[in-house]
Amino acid sequence: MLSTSASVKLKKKSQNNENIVNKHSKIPKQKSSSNGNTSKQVKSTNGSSAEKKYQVPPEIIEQKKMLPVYTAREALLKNFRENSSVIIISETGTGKTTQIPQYLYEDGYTQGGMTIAVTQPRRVAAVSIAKRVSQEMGVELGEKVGYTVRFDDKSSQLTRLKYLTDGMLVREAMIDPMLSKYSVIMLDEAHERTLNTDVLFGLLKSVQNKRKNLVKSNPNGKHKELKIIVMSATLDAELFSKYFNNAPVLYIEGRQFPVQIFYTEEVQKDYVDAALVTVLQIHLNTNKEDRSDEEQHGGDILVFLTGRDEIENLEKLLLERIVRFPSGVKKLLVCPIFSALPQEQQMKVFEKAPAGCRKVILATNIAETSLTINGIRHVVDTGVVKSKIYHSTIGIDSLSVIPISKASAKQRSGRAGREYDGKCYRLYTEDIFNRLEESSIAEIKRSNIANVILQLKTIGIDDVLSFDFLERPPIQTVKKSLELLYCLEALDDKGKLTEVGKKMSMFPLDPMYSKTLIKSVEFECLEEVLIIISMLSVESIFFIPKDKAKEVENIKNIFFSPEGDHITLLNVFREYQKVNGSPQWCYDHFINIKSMVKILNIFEQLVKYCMQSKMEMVSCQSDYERIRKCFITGFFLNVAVLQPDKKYKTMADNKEIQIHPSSFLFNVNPQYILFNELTITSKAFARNILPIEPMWLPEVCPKYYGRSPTVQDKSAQQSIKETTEAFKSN
DNA sequence: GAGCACTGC
Repeated sequence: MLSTSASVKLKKKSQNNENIVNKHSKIPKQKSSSNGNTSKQVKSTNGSSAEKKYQVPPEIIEQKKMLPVYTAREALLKNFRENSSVIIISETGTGKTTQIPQYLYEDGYTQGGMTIAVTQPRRVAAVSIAKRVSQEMGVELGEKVGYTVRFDDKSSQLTRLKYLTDGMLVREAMIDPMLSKYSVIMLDEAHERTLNTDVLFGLLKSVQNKRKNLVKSNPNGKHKELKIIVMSATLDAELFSKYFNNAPVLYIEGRQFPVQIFYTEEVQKDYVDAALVTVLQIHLNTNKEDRSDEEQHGGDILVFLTGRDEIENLEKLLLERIVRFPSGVKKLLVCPIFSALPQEQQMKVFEKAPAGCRKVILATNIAETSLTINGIRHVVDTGVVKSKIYHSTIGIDSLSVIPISKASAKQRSGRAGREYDGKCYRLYTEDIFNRLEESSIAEIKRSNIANVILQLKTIGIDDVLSFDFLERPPIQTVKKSLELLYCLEALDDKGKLTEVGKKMSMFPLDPMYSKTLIKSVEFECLEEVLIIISMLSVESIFFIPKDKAKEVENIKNIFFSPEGDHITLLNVFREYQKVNGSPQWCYDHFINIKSMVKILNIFEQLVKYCMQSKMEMVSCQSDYERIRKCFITGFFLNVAVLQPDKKYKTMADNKEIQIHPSSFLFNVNPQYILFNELTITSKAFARNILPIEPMWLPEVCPKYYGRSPTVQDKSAQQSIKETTEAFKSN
């Protein structure tokens, strides 16, 4: 099936490889392995005899030497020896993530039982890289090489190279603030600037300092110095280097195929329509040739859009055109992909298109970093993304379509050049590109950070306002989070962590949820609250195809409870348990199996933490009033009152909001509601609605709600305002 | 009558 020109290219590459192989195969075998591979490593360990070792296949040893990072090995190690922090800039395909930890291991950084940690923003990456490295080192996964991600821990006392998600390392810091078992910590994909990576920047810098001082005052003590390695794909080297006391910056060249970039000549008003035209142009233009040329025909098309709606619209438009293709023109197979799409439908994008057919993949940002699809040679980039932004002044998230950054545009185009050279069609002008921001706004600057602050306080960082962030979150956001934590009694009036706060921080939940959970013991409904919170931790439990809206109404009625979305979700979980998680039952009820599995995992984990906190597992049976009251303990600031125009006003600050159409209570309009989250899209929408009785407020929350909170009575607002003002001035 | 991008603990 391979065409001539493609095979030439392939051949070129393999010739290249052969050269390198030849060069190295001249080195006598023993010398090659004493160069730091396999046999030496196995001998040099003083691990237990139970440790399993395998012969590393020679092709793996050869592959390792062909990676671009291999030529930089000595230079890297020299820099690591001479500096306590090093920044590495490298594109994809250098092998840095798999190789550098091994080099460090070979250079003795794990002596004395120390461990090297490598963080990843995503679970799958941590797991798959650890698997690969264990193969390369010929060891059993979970022994010398391991990984730790939520719900899955393959590491042990023996583990010397540990791959973990950035969030997991933050958790470890909550238990051991000095991270004393690690000699080296590598932050991979640092350019992505996830919330947790940013927290780690600050934490590690402070830990490095503290450990340095400890070593100085007691060179033979138990503490050793900490080495920090930051790995990034883009050129924000300056920012990182400066932050880590002018750490040296090393560049490793990657192996990407060239991608030709095209811009539109004019600004596109309707980018979905522009995408439609571009896809058809790509397809028809590369379809005219008679020869079955991989270069001409082959290569699937990847289109970046902002959400499900756009994807389904474009899918429809394409399908209309495809049926009208003249005979002789290849068919197009349209594959939508976005996170909420059920797993089995997602898998379609990974299948090879049938003969005489080309795939066009319509994706959200999920295809930018989270998953890699083979066979892409054409990328269509609309230049926009849907992004969540926290507005600290009003304390609400908004979800809106915004222009991408240059870094993001580069990442998208790179998706066309993974296996061959490719083409990227940017549906905006070059001038617009030039005016894009260099990189996207870091998550820490556009998120609610109440949870981060709770974590920092637990680690022992009390003065959050002067914490050395790589980039500071807005001061308003910090203040708002401190206020919230104070309202939830996680902090006392001096800003110190309370006992409740300590307990809250142990749960992998936002503070309002962890407070509710802790309080549920008093309300004798821990079991139900655990289930509900697990359900609320997962999005898109239902996946409803557009044409099934009518059927869905009937299905929803099966679970519906007038006592609120929370109780309805509890009913779903109970029914799911009754049928033993039957996939057919899920399918018949439009329930996403993957979501339910995740909910079960979360539920089990929360139960485990509750046991550790010695919380009594109590159930309220069908006395749901207890649950509704209990949620007030965490969400008393999220209460709203019905207005004559069917809209709602929040009691805390008189914001006008509406019930989101996804709520089971949409159109029911109870007088008083409690909601879990508020997001502005076209309007301010409240999601997950629980009807409550007004007299419960002073009963459950006397501190904030006076004796009779009515719409006219401003006392609740007043008291919330006064208390937070008093806290602010402290 | 209107809509949830993505990830992590």
